[in-house]
Amino acid sequence: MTFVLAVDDDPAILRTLSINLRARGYDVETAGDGRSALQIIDERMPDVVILDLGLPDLDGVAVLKRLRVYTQVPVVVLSARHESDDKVEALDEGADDYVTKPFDMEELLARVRAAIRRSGGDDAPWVVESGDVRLDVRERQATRAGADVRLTPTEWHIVEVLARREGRLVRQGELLHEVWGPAYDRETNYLRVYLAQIRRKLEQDPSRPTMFITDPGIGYRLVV
Amino acid sequence: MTFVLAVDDDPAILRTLSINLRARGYDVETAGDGRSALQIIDERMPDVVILDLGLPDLDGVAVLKRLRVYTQVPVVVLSARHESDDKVEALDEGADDYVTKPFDMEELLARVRAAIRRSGGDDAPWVVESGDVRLDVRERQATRAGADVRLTPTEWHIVEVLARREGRLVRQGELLHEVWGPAYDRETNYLRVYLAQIRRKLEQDPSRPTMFITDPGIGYRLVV
DNA sequence: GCGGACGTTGACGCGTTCTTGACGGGCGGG
DNA sequence: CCCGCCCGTCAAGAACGCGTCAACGTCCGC
Repeated sequence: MTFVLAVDDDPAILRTLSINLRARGYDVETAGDGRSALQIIDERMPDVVILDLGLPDLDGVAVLKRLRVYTQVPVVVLSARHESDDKVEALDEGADDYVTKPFDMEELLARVRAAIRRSGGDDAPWVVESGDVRLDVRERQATRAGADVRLTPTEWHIVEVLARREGRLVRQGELLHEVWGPAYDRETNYLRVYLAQIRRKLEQDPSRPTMFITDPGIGYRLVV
Repeated sequence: MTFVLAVDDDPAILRTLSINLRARGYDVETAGDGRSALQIIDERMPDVVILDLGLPDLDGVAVLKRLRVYTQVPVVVLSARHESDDKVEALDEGADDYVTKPFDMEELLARVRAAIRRSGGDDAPWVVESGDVRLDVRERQATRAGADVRLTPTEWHIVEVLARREGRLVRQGELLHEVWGPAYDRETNYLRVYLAQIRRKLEQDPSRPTMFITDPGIGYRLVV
């Protein structure tokens, strides 16, 4: 499993990052300051680091400098500052990419995936194929009979969770929890609506699903 | 690293648990009440939860119920109460094991290890096999001669209870209590109907059951 | 501001599942 | 031999979950 370290001084942002990354199947650890970030890197090298530049102790750039001494781990820098100085400095010091706060989660995730891919790290392309349908979770690309299929962010999120556990049962509560958050544990309505949309886009015969299977009363599973 | 969440309202106990678990190489987080426990589970799914039943806000059983909506994480329940009510209720709600305070640390650790092992760390399917029939309780998948067999939620519930005590007798009252709740202790009708359905789906010769055996007047057992 | 894409909700029909009552047969005791 | 108990079987109505549709709100790009 790909291991991601997220570093930010704002616990709310760490929490958001954590939830979204975990929902995509990453193993996540967080750090609130530069010192603990370096310690974690020292103990257990991540596959990618998400690094905020504004930290209470060491400056983000300082952290970057120090870790670049001994590792090439890809680093995606995160910052509230709009001045290009930091950006330039960070990229000079070996950052791989740069996202400005407030950031779009999907964009950040895309850049994280890209950074991991470039590093050639955990490079097993994350693909599920069934019949003429191909789902590339990492690239967020779905094709059917060679043609691109457009999925909305929420649709992707569901497909991702199911694809990550391909063939295995995912309970309704789990899906809701991962995609919509803990407050939606019982809104099975959403699942019905979205599974229908996904099937309409991906299944041969949407009324007779062969990939996105319902386990009545329990949950769903993606069968290949 | 295995991540353990310990939930108790007594800081001294949390401290003891923390020290002992960390000494064994676990990654430990603690919570003093139900709300923060659920929040931690939400943010970072533990590999095992140690849960005290007496909490200041939510009852331990309430916490258990809520987290069972969306996750199968193993839970070892901890309680100062000696009444078996809580114990039964907690186990009914999906707790994996139970330790009574004051507890022996080695015993607790052994139970935690066992819970982790049973959960398979990642995926050891909880399966019962007999002849050409295979029951995977975790994944809720039943196959017979390789072909999928569809069981309804209630049917699964019964199969699950019997499978968990594979080979041993389960009294009618226990089955009714676990599947339909305490108010149905005498509705043995239900059992007859459902056992017949289960046998029809899983037994070679439903009128001559070899797996789902009746002990007349007492209960049922699952024989492999 | 206008239109489209997307997410959220509520309603409805349909098939499945659950519940409930009734019936018959095997077995043991009176 | 008859009776009662308990189990397996069946059937029918009720309740429930799911798929589907349509309407609405919001956000964003044009």
